[in-house]
Amino acid sequence: MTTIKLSEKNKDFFDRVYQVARLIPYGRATSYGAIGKYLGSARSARMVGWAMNGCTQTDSDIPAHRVVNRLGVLSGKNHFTTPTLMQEKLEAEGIQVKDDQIVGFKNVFWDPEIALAIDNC
DNA sequence: CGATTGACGTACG
DNA sequence: TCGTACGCCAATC
Repeated sequence: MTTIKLSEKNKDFFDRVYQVARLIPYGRATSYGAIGKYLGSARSARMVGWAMNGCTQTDSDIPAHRVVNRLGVLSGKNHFTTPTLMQEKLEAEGIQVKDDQIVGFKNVFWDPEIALAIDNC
């Protein structure tokens, strides 16, 4: 029974996470909840982070270092190649990081809904 | 196969 | 206003 691929269907959710994360502009950052909320599941922020897990290890075009929690804290820095790699990358883009936390996070916050301009009305 | 954890966030008391 | 509980769903033990 384990032959059933549970990821077959929900892969759609993961795929969207990658798509959105890949759209994060330079020098900007977003949160897991923002992405999950944009996908329609504000409470699945955990899945967003879990999805990102495949980004760092595969070194995809997805800037996982630009994705932080709602507080702007580098929650997943510990999962990068090096715990400091995330902070280093953010600082390299002009984002100030203090105590594993983005300085003026709201200033660099990138909302997928706004960026994608979902405003057909 | 069952129980627990986990890169979070919201809801409720 | 602050603290605790729950939900999300998949991966791991």
